[in-house]
Amino acid sequence: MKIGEAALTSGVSAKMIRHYEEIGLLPPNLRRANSYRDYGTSEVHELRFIRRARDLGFGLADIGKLLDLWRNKARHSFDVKALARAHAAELNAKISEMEAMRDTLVLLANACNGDNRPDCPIINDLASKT
Amino acid sequence: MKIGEAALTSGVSAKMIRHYEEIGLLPPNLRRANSYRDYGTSEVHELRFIRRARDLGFGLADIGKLLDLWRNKARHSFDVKALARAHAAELNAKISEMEAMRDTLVLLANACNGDNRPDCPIINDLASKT
DNA sequence: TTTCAACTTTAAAATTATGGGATAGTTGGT
DNA sequence: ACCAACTATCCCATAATTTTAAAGTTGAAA
Repeated sequence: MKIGEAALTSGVSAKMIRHYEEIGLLPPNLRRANSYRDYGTSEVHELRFIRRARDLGFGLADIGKLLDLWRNKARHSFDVKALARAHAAELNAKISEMEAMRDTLVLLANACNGDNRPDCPIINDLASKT
Repeated sequence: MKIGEAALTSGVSAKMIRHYEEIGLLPPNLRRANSYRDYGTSEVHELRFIRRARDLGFGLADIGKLLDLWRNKARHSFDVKALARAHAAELNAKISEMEAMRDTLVLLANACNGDNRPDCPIINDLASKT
């Protein structure tokens, strides 16, 4: 199938498929005589793998490692688990950071009248912090 | 004072000060005869304002609006509050998304033996989702 | 058969916010 | 006068994706 159909059935846009190939995440695709890329079920399967990993927030570097582990029948599940745990830890760190931001914002917003007068604790906070 | 001192006392790097000026977040700075930028206490105050807003996760577009509101003595606190609430809502959306990712990852990782055998629920999940 | 819409190709650039480097000019103290 | 430390501008890099543009290909209708 051509790239458009592979994109539709895998959920990875044609742009991204070409991009992943360009950066080496996917092996260079064999071309038909007309220079169009040609995809089969196994390539679509790989694309789905990538999309799922992306949906879980993995960066492309990690996705490359996961693809290698997937292809490697002699892999150790230890290595996969380590990647997943490390990524979960990263997510937790970012979540904590954003929660702190949100909590501060909610506090400030709750203290703000939200009327047509200029006085505002939010602006005061932004203006006063050293 | 010169840009280096303004950077130190405001917590915004010299690179970023120049960048903010270039993209119009800050008004073009008057230059001394030697073409060096010159900053006073009010500029440093503005830089601190920007840094605090950045620490709260506001994007530069929002920071521009907040700066306008700060400068505008006839502002309505309603407008400030709306920006803060909108940003808090964005944070909440991202937090929820990342929590869902993390929870899935933790579930999968807990189900994984993490030994030297290849069998792995994490890989299976990535490979099987449509 | 011509033609036209819908595809594909490559390449380049925008996005967001920041950091890094190169090169050149300026300052200030010794 | 000299030299380290500063400043100036300009370009590049990051991460992942979208956008744009220009050019070639296909398939089917008119």
